[in-house]
Amino acid sequence: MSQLDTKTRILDAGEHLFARDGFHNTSLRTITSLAKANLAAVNYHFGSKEALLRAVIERRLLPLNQLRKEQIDAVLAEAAATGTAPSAKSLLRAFIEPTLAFRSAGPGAQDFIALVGRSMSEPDETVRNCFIGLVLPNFRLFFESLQRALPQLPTAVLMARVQFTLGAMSHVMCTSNKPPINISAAPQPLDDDELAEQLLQFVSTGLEAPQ
Amino acid sequence: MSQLDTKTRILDAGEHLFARDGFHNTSLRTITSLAKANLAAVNYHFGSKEALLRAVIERRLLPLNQLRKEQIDAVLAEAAATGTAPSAKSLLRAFIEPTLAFRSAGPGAQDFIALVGRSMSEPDETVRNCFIGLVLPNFRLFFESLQRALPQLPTAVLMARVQFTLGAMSHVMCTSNKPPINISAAPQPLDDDELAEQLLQFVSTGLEAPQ
DNA sequence: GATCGATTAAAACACCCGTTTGAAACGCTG
DNA sequence: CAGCGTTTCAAACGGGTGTTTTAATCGATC
Repeated sequence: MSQLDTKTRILDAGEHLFARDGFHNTSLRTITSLAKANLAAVNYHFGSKEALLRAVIERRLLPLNQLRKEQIDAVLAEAAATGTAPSAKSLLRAFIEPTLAFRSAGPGAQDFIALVGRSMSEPDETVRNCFIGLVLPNFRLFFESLQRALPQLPTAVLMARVQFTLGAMSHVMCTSNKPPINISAAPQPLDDDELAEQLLQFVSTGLEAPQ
Repeated sequence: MSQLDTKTRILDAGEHLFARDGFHNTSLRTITSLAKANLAAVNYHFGSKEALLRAVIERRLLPLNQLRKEQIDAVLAEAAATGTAPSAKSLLRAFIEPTLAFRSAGPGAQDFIALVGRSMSEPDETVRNCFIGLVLPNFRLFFESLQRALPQLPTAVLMARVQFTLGAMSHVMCTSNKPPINISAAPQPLDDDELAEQLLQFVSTGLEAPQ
């Protein structure tokens, strides 16, 4: 890690600590000491603690958003080509899979996913506004595509079901790097891919449920 | 509020502020000033800030847990009486409905529900451990009942699906008192009862999805 | 009405926070 | 090698934190 430049080391440390302890629970002193940098380096390179958070989120979220957009566009294009409505499940896959697959994109990516997962219900506006602002255009595209896939659902109902979907998804995202609640002597928990497939099955069935 | 004793006023203020701003974002000075009490009163009556949090959670969660247990037991008893397996949907209703209905149990209850909803993915162990410790026995009963309702599902799969259910549920709980993300010009969002019914429909369909 | 435990009150404690400052060290270009 | 913009560094700033202390006030009991 020490051959990377200071800015990157701080981003990595911030990503890890923000994800593990939350934004307000993480001090600049903890970040800079993990990054082996001077305390003032954060304000020098980023301007403030909040700007560092924005940089941490943007670094990963912009590429992730683009990937999601490409996948959704591909689903829409194929539907248009065959003259049919896109299926809800394929849209969900386009939205969910890049996110969960992202976790194996390298060290720190899993931390980042946990950070994003929690951002959705963050009480603090610092984190939530930053996150929502970045993800909203992407999300709007997702929602409007879903409306075309499920035209029989009233908008308000679809919105509620999408909210449930996001809840299930974010919960998986932010608990995937934590020890699970030991509710039962499960022989063996599912691995990441199986979990993603189960999530997809769960939410697509729920989304298409009869009213 | 001012005719209540100091201890109760502090509990109410803590509940409101912990729910709105999070545990670490809320200072004892803010709590005591809202409660019209002296700063030292928290440490006098509760011992510490963390002990206050525990008291806030316990005050509502213990009765809620008992209510949930009664409802689940009733479902199990009726199933036993008719010699059939309990249905997943009725178990879900027994678990979910008391929680959401709790929001109309009085002022502050809605704040509390948001606090609980966020506790499940709380990065800080202070809040999470306190919450998990209290809810775990109740949750175990719920899970084992579900296993009897859906014996064909492997334990690991059921666990994953229950995790999704909790995610959807907690997301509803902690966003129900926030302005919704404006994804679309929805004519009119669902009211609380409709939302609860939609949630129940969504998760019970997902839980019973084919593998 | 005096006494004594329970409660409230104001003040101080020691510590951690994000940010700023000003000087030192570095790395490049001329 | 001199000069200069960039980066690092130690130190301090002002302010907020949870907690503790000490004294004052209250209320019931004798």
